[in-house]
Amino acid sequence: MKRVGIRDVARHAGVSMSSVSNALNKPERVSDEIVQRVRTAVDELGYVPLQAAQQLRIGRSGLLGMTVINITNPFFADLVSGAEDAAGAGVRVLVGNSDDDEDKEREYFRLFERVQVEGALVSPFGEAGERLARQLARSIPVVLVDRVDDEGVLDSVSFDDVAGGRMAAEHLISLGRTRLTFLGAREEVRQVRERLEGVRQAVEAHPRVSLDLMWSHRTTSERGIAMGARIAELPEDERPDGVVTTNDHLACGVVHGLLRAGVRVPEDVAVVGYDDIEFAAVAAVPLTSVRQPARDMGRAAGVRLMQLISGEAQASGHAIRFEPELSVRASTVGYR
Amino acid sequence: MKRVGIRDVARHAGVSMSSVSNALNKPERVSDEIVQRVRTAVDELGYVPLQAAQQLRIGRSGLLGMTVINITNPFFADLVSGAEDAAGAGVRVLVGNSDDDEDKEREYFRLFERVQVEGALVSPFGEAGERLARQLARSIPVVLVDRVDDEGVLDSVSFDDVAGGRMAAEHLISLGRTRLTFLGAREEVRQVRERLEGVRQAVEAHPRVSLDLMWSHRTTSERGIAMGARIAELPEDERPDGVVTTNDHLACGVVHGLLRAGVRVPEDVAVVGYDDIEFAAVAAVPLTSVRQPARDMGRAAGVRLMQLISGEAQASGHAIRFEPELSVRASTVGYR
DNA sequence: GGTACGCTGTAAAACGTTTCACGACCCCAG
DNA sequence: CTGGGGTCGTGAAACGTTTTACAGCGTACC
Repeated sequence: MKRVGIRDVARHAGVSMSSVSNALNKPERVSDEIVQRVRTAVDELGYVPLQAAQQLRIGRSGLLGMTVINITNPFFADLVSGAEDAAGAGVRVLVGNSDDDEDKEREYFRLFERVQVEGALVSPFGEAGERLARQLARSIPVVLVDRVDDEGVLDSVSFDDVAGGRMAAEHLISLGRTRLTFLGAREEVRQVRERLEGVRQAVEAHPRVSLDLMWSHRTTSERGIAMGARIAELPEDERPDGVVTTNDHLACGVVHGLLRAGVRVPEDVAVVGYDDIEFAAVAAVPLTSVRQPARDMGRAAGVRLMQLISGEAQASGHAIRFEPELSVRASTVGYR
Repeated sequence: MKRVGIRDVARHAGVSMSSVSNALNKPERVSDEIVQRVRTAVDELGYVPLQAAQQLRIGRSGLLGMTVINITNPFFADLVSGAEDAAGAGVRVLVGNSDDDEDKEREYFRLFERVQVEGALVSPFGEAGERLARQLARSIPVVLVDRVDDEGVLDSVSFDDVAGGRMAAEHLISLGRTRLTFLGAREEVRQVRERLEGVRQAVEAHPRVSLDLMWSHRTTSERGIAMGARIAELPEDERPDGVVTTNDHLACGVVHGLLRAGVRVPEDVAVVGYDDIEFAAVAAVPLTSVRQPARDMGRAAGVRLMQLISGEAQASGHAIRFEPELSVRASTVGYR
């Protein structure tokens, strides 16, 4: 039972290999009759052209590479989905899950070269990732996603994370909260640092408001529960009355941990999440969260990349920034 | 700026193309000196072999195909992660998100043939998907995931969904609930039908217990909220006192919808979810849910597939079944 | 001293497809 | 009747790699 190739189709349809190829790829090049004969032969034999051979000959793969930090996070899932939209028909997106791991990221970049992706959307992890991306950009077009290139050479599409952090903190301050805690994950991630920067800006603009920091290495709701419990344990005069987190998973856990310990949300402690995932709305207390239209961003990045590939645009450090929005829910303003 | 090929490496190292290939792939076949010369040449030129050409020549791709119904669902994400474990180094998993869409599924199967994946893990959608999978299996090894092959020809790894449904219903019945509602998504999905079958079995074993059905096409928490609201609107004597859902997203929404309408969970209505996702523990009311060790299952499927590929085993309709477990939480037993 | 053999390097074929260049055929105008 | 131009089909080259088969050379053994 051998693979059926273009040669078999040709024989079966009684035409040459070239005609089969033409009938399939440039039907206007051959007569209608041949197109018909070839089509039926293809159906009868179940012929599927071999990608490897096409690619070798054509030199293009019809593939876009994309790395994300954690595909399980709906934010990144939406990013991918937006990129797929932009890619359109005939172009497929090869997604690599770097999983917070620099080595995995590097390995995916190598894969991208091997399979000759025509361009890459990279959401780099840490500083090293950014360097790697710059290196990759020497051989193929690259657009940074959810990250700006400091050196101004790579194009990028990202959110204004400083604005997001500021937005969250100002919301709490406007509600009269004066003792904020920033609960961050992984300081080495730029997005986290920028959000913190935004929170700092808001706090510094209000002399009577103070800011504490807490760090959690992992960003699961389970860790959140533990952090919530830890906050609840603080003596009441050291306890924050507002918490800004960098992740809804964490925030959901925090709310839960607080409630379980008898601390009321939002009366005693108001909590703001980040990402506005589907579950934010059905959490223990529906979660106020900073929303980032991830899908739109993924699409914008994809569009820009396609422009680079087609030569319609040149990489120029061009940075597109999206503004986040705040979805206000009960975890800060209560039910009203 | 042209691509650097094996020919360039050969010239640069002063040897023949064959020697370069051998030095890289079978170092024992050539002298150490040549291996060294080639290695440095490769580094200096930054040579990366072209996958398409290798694959065309070798006939193997080092790729496993996998389709899942919805990658955003953590259950499937874990499945993939388990499969990646099993694949090990040198084998990559190409994931296709069929997104509840038969056409997309078909398209991914075509892609699998085009890129010559060496085997496929398929979590088919509906009856048609199963037929497609059987067809795919004529050309490459296939293992069904989360689904058993009725015709007993394809190997499979799955959960006992009947047991899961029964487990959920019996839990409610043992708590004294007598008016159950099964809230299902998409009757055409076998897993859903099997869970319903399990619920039926439990109900029929208890003469005083009744069962109603409700259907929701989509499985988002948003839809769940609407369904919860609808349940809450029922006159009290028609309202169920126990709800079994087929999906935690839906269940979280239902709980939320009920609470918002003033119906107490679990006092008035107890709710059981399915999948035991991360958020089940931090939902409005922590959710009792049927847990399926998805990652283990993904791994088992991957292992079986690798056996089929290596010829170590023969496809024989061999079905591995995993038993689900019940994670009991407040949505059925309250806080205690 | 000749044969056989092992070791190492290489030329060339092969993988399955697309495309280029050419040729056959037909039609119409001169 | 001939020539020019258009249409449509085809053989063969090309893509970049691996692998086969063979050649050259030195060594060991009879």
